[in-house]
Amino acid sequence: MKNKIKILRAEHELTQQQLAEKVDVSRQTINAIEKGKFDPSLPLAFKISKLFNMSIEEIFQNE
Amino acid sequence: MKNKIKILRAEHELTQQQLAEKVDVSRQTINAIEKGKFDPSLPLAFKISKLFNMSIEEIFQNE
DNA sequence: TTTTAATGTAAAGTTTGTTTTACAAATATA
DNA sequence: TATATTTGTAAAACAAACTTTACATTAAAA
Repeated sequence: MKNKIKILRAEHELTQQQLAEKVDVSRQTINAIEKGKFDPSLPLAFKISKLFNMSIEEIFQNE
Repeated sequence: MKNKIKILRAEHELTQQQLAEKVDVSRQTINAIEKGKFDPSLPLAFKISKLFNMSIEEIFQNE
């Protein structure tokens, strides 16, 4: 699953650490998701999409 | 996290077993998600939302 | 160029999602 | 009512998400 977190993070001028804190996970989790090592849980996907004011589908693309 | 799977399943006249097969998980997984025992993974949430032609946000409500 | 901040990565451990097997309870059908 | 189908649930095992610690690399700033 692909995602636009890195781009959104850049647009909002957030470091991985800052984003991690805002959605309450570790920096490594953000890094791993950005690098496609695994997909976020649904609750985390919701937190991220709310933070950026976007739908989950706009941020995460299945396949 | 709440969801409308049971309702959607009824509308589409699908058993838990049939839905499980369509989204490629076990019946127990569907049952557990319906009963709120745990949240689906993001990939599974995508499969379910595509099956019902709805957005993830329409089916799953965070908190 | 030196120092600091940010990112990439890895291993070990915990938690959560999922499967399999199995059985009991509820609902529909004969 | 008897039988079959559907749903609820539970335990053991495994997989995926996530944490913590730790260090190396890259990029930015002094």
